[in-house]
Amino acid sequence: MPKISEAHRERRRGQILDAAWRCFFRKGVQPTTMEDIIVESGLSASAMYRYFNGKDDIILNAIAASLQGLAVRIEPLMADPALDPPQFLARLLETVEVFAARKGFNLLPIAVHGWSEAQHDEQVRTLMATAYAGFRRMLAVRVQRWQAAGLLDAGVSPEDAAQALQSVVLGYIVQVTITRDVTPAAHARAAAAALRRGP
Amino acid sequence: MPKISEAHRERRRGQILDAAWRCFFRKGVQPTTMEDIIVESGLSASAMYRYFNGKDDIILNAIAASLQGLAVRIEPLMADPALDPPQFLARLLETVEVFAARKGFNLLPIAVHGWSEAQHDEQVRTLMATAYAGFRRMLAVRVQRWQAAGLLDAGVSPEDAAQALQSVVLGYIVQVTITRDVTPAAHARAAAAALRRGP
Amino acid sequence: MPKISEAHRERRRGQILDAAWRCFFRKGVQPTTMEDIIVESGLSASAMYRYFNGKDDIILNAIAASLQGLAVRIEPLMADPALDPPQFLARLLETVEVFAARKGFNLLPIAVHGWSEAQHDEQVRTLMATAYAGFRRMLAVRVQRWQAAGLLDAGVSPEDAAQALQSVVLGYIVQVTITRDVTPAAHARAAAAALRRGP
Amino acid sequence: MPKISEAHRERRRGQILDAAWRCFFRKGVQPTTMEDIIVESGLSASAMYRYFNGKDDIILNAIAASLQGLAVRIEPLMADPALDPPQFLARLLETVEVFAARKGFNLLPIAVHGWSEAQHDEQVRTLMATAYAGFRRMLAVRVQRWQAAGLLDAGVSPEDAAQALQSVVLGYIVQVTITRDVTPAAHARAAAAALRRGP
DNA sequence: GATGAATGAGTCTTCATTCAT
DNA sequence: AATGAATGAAGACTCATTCAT
Repeated sequence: MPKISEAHRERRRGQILDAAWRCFFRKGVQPTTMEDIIVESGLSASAMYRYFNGKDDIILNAIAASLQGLAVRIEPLMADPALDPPQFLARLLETVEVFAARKGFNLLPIAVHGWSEAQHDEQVRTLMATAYAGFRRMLAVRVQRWQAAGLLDAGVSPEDAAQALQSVVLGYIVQVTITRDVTPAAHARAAAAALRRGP
Repeated sequence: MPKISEAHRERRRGQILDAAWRCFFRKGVQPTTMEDIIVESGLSASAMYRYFNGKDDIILNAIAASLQGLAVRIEPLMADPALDPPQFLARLLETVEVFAARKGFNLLPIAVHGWSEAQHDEQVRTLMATAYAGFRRMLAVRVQRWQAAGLLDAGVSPEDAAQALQSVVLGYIVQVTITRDVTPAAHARAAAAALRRGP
Repeated sequence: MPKISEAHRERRRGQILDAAWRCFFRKGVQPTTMEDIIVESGLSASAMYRYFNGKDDIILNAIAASLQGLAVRIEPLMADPALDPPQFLARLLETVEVFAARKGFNLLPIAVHGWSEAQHDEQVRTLMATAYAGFRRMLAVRVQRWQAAGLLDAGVSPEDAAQALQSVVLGYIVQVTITRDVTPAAHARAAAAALRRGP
Repeated sequence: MPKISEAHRERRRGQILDAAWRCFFRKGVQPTTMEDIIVESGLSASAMYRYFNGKDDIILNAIAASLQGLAVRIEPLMADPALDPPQFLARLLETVEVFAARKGFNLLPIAVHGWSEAQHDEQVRTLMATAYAGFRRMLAVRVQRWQAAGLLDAGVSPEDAAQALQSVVLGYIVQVTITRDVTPAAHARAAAAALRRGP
């Protein structure tokens, strides 16, 4: 009996977060009203408050859920030993894109909203900072493997390289959502060129 | 007489935009109220509407002014022929940081808010997309110079390289405002390592 | 079977009223929510409506039960022939205090809430007015006895005296719950002095 | 110019408090909604919040204003040397009644609501406790004068007597608002009888 | 007989904007 | 040219009550 209740609870929470994502995608996080989420979710006003503590709680959980989902998608990629740096970058960006593309909305603009939220919501900031630190740790390990395999200059600190790699991924997201004219392939080609020796 | 009036007008507009920046930095763009800007600027409610068409107009102009200011700072750097790629990247990121650091606030978090606004305000998006396209054009020219000087593999399209470089800069801003633990130097070291041949 | 059911019913009703008293004491009558009473009683939402018609019904019954309980306590005192007026007043106030002091709450503040409710709930008002009229009738009888015994001026109408005595008791409750610095003893001393002839 | 603005402010605040009194009288304090006060005052929702910090602030100020008004009315009576105890009591109760009777509402039920509020709002309680302590201090002085004039037994502490007198007044208010069948005259007659020696 | 999930109407409060002075 | 008082529409959130299971 508690199992059913718990499953029910999770289903409802998912239903609400899904509605929230669609709204955030359409209008942005702050401009989205509880009314928007209520209508979109098909539930009642009070139901929202049975499953979440309020708007801030929904925002926090929506962001947490997407970061969690992304981590699940990225981890196997990080462990794949077959990819050299340019291939890896291309696959990483593609994975982000595929992960973000949902039915009726896309998580990338929502990620940008999340960064904005993080500027004045310490809880959101900590959540994102923790997730991004985790990704960077995985990237650093990856860099060490490349260095061991002779695919990357061994003179650079893996942490520095991970920092720069992470910037490429995050900056890719910014360009995808603002100028909307960047591609994983172009980034991979640039990376390949950088890693080749100049004439 | 119109000259004085015009100068007065520009002074007032600057006063309001400055107040808006401080508020945006403290509370974010959407959560900032007209009342906040009124109090911060020391002007009256009606003054806001004499010098701007409303809140959206203030947001748009605040973003436009900061992008314009950044362009002015970055252009000379783009033209400096003495810098090799890693040096250039380090100087570029440092320039962005110095430009953004203001008395009482910092423009980088506000830039992040701007990206968020751009997701559902086409006017803001166009403004930013245009500015970023301009930066990227300058980067592409720069890349061509490096290729001509043999500092960079000539086999890559300058546009692709500019795309990736821009991502590094934008991603740097994301990390600076979210994880708050990245440095221009680390990015430059990573770039230098990438451009060296692996052992 | 109906007997057990009836006993069960009364136990549940008592449980709910007890929870309601604790809530009323903590938060006041109107600010107390059904949710508060549900949690405090350990019963379910529907149980509230099985045993009472709704919130108003709970309020009414909580007040009725306390007035009924007070009557049971006061009646023997009213009949006690050994007490002269100041002694009686002291004992009356003490009895009220002892009666009101419960485990975890006190009925005096709840009485004040009841007066407030009575102002716009005619059912509550009638209930209280009836109870207070009953107390006053008992007081009038008491006054007649004192007059017969020569302890009180016979020239005053027993009803008038009962009115004033009742005011003393009710005003005592007000002061106990608001200024919180009055005592039965002080009231009794004042009464004793009034009944002595001035020099 | 500031003078006009200040006068305007006070006029508006008075207008709002007056509307609040009428609503409190009709529905009670807690059941009165901001909407009620808005409609009754003829002002807009936002105007309420320009002149008061919220509902609680209106409640507090409405109570404070009535206590202040009562003090102004009672002080001259307290100073009148011509009244003996029963006369004084009668006049005191009459003064309270006359003071409380307003066009369209009566402050006595509102006083009862105030007592109820005081039970869970420490600010309200302190306000009322302070006012009542002030009244009692005046009553104690009055009692001393009567004792000096030989109208009252000198053996009683003036504070005790003031306590009891205050109870009579407050209890009178309770009975007026609940049983609605008490009169200043009856209380005065009872007091007169008490102060006469029994036969 | 009992539960607790669900609701819709309602509550307080805020905000961008305007307009009489 | 400037003010600041005023507003209406909307925002987040709560609550007494019901009903399917």
